Amino acid sequence: MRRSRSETVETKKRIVAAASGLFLDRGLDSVGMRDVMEAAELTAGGFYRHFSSKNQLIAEAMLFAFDRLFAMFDKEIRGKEPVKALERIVSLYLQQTLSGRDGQAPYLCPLAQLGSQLSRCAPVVRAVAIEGHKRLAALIAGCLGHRPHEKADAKTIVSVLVGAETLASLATDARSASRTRFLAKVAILQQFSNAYG
Amino acid sequence: MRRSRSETVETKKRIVAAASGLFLDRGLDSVGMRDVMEAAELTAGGFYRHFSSKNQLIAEAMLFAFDRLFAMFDKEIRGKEPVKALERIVSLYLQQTLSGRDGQAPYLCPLAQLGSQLSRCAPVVRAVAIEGHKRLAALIAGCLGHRPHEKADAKTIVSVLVGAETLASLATDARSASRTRFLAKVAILQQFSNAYG
DNA sequence: TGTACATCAGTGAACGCGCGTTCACTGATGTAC
DNA sequence: TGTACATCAGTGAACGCGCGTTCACTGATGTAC
Repeated sequence: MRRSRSETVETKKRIVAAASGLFLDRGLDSVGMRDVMEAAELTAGGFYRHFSSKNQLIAEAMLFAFDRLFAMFDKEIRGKEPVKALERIVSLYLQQTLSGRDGQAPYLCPLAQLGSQLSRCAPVVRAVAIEGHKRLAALIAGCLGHRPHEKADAKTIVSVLVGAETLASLATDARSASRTRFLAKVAILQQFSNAYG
Repeated sequence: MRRSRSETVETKKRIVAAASGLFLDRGLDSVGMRDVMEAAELTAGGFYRHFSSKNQLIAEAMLFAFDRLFAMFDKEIRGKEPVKALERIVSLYLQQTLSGRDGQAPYLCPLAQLGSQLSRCAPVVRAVAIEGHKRLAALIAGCLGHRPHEKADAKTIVSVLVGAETLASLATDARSASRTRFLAKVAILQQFSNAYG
């Protein structure tokens, strides 16, 4: 039966949020529309009232994930001086599997969780991923203040973060995973902050 | 009709090589058994004379890809002094899409091309990926010579390489992709060799 | 404000399709004597 | 070395399954007067 306009908006948000969590957790191909709709407490058929295709859902789910991640980062670094902000972001980024506190979903980054899969997605999805990459680089460049090559340095830091998190989630051994994360963190902070070295 | 023992061995190698190329190029899920067998100039049904499942093929194809990649690295750095060897490996790794010369298939690294997908694979596949990660770290540690934290430094370099290559292949703009690669290369060599800085 | 009708969010079954895998079959290879 | 038979690599059709998507239908919401 027909729903009110506000209910409809809420339903769509619920689908996107559910899809975001499932896709980041299990990958894009092994999550079906029925899984997503069930997680949003709906049945399969209603999906196409809100989205034109699975690809469009993926794009919106990735955007949702980035927005949620950056909102969390913004909140966490608000009022902090640049060096401390960088430290905080690096720590949080390299804690993705643990970062869901108080019953919230973990703050997973599409670039690390889906990385190479995103390169093979439809243009609409890829565009969101590229934008997310730019936003992450800009956020980190902001923490480096005004130094000679702050944008270049920020891009390198993003590569380390994404690479380390990807490789950490590959490890089956928890110790090896946290060592990969720890080494990345130390390498970044040693070079770009004055809190180490 | 039955084939000779040597033909059978050659056939299996052909399947693995074909699968390796297809998987690295298009991802694990969008390449079907029929695609692989067709690329190996066979029909679908014969597959299970050589492999117990698609997962087993993926594992062998990934191992093939790593072996081929490291054989190429070994050949390229043979006789070179450590610093030059590091430079060469970094350059070659960050050139994956271009590195197929003389009509050969490009030398793609599973960690960069499939990254996060490998974490969600069957244990047999994941184990091969983890082993590949270790081999890459060991190869690079060897180029760093005997310095205080050569193994830790090597692991950081691997994270940069994998992250940068993943993000570079995400870019739709060729200039942005090569900038990502270039920055990673400079960052690594500036810090770990005396050829820059 | 009340009534009549059009709209459309959501249901649940169904569609065609391609997937991984199986199977009966063919005929050359390998083995036993 | 030659013959008879068992083996098995490869074929190509078929299997069941789950996928993304479509559709007729329901009934509450929104709109027009």
